[in-house]
Amino acid sequence: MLSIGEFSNICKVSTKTLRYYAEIGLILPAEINTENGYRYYSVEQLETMLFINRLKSYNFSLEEIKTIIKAEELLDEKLYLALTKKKKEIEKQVLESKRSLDQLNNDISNLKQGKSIMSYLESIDVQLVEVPKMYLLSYRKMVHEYEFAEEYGNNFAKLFKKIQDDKLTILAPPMVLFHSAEFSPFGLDTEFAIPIKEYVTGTRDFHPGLCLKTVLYGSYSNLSSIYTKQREWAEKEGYESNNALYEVYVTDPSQVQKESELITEIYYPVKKKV
Amino acid sequence: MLSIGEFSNICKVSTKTLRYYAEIGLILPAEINTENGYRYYSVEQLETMLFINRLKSYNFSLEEIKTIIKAEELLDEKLYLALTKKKKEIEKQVLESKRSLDQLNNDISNLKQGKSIMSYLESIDVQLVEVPKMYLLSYRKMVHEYEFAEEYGNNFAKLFKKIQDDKLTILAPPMVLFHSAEFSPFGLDTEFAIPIKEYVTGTRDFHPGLCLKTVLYGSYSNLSSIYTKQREWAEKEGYESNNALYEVYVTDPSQVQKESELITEIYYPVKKKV
DNA sequence: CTTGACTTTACCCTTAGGGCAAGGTGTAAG
DNA sequence: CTTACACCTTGCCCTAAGGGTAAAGTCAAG
Repeated sequence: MLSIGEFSNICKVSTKTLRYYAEIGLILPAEINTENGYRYYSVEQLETMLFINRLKSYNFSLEEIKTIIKAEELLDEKLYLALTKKKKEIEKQVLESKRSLDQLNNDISNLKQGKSIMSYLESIDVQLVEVPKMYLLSYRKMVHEYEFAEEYGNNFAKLFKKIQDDKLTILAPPMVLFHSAEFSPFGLDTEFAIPIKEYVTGTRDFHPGLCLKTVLYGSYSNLSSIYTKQREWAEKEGYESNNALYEVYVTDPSQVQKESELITEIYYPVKKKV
Repeated sequence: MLSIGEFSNICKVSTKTLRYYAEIGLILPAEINTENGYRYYSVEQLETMLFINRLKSYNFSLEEIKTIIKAEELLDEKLYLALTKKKKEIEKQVLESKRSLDQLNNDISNLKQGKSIMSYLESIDVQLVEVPKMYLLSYRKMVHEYEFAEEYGNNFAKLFKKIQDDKLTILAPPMVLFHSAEFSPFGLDTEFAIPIKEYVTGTRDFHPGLCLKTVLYGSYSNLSSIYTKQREWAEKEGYESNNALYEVYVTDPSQVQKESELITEIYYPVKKKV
């Protein structure tokens, strides 16, 4: 039997951690002296501890490790699945880190040249345009962010089918209108729409009028920069929000391989302040 | 002026987060209505928020971001230093992740072949050897883990110099004895020693006698596996600890390029249980 | 028997917010 | 003008994986 200190030294795990693991039931001392409460671990538990440490190095949470260890049947199959899942997670995280590193290098070289880190904002172009009236064929519903891609696919598939069935004429790329700016438990009030030529049942008038327009090339993670620039523009020129924001998908997000090839137009309907 | 909700939607930062940031003084609303406590942010603050988000994506803590933002002089220089530091951190972390991925792949392929994840333990060889008496020239002191590499270099440099000055004869590679198994606030009671032929002033007898010996190829991160195997062996064969653990550095850690080329012998003095 | 190293429980602290509740406001529609 | 409802406020508790410290009990060696 090993005291907690010996066990700790052999596995390189602090006594504090060992007590914590006992507390959450991850690894209980093989024996606890009933008189003084001293914990004693068996030599076999050393291997368990090594196993725990290995899983921890794969970013398993203690809760996950516990369910793996306590599993009584199909241990290897479950472990295999868990490992491949973690593998994907780590790979994804490495990609993320690499993207951060790219941007970081970019920022560093900008800084070296005396440019500000936020100088990229200056290259975001905001135009004031008058958007002509059009007819939209659309579906409107509450959509959560996590299901957006799916809903995007489904709704435009339905819209395209209807257009084909009814022999309608598409006038412009698909667009999405966000009627509620707010997050709600039901998601965002989202309208998937396609401008068409004919005015038939199921279509509606759409006349945003004056809009700030910005073209976004690449990932949507830069959206907030665009919103910021449009707001700054509006503030400086004395305009204010007039209607729901909408986006036009010039490229089909589901067909584009690389994020960098995405092209999206962001429209922010405005009016002159009185 | 933007309400907290508008500000939140534009920057994609939750209102909860904004209140928290105000609480810790990271970004205070430009204006707070004194009657109802409503927070209002200025359009300029949008850029500050974008900047904060960018720094967050580089794994800066909020505390770090705060000091960067509040810095009044040499902002760019400080930012430059901070960014290059973070860059190194992220690069290191990517390397770590890649090492984990290698091991993960190894484990997965083992599992596919029906082998246990811990099967690598079986390849760790434990031998019972009788270590002959020797004379050690050594320095003994308390050493913290983080200063081990430095102390290793310094102490062996001093020892080698003494050996050269006194024209002594080295009999075996340098070794390190760990007299206290415990971590203490003063570090580990560590003895840096070199076996020499002559028995002169400053040397001492060293006779560990019966030892479990295991050779470690590669990184020290696998030490706990070796300790585990030795303990298992001792338990199974009825031996118990007899003296302080020591290690022999067959290769010089400071001269070896790749961790994988390290060779270290781990000795665990034992005696037969009565 | 004493000393010092070891162990116990108990309590508070960490990061970066999330969740929820109770209650106060703003505003647009009827 | 009222009402509904979306919005805002503060306050409190919760997270994961332990670290730090204190007060008190215990063990083993000298």
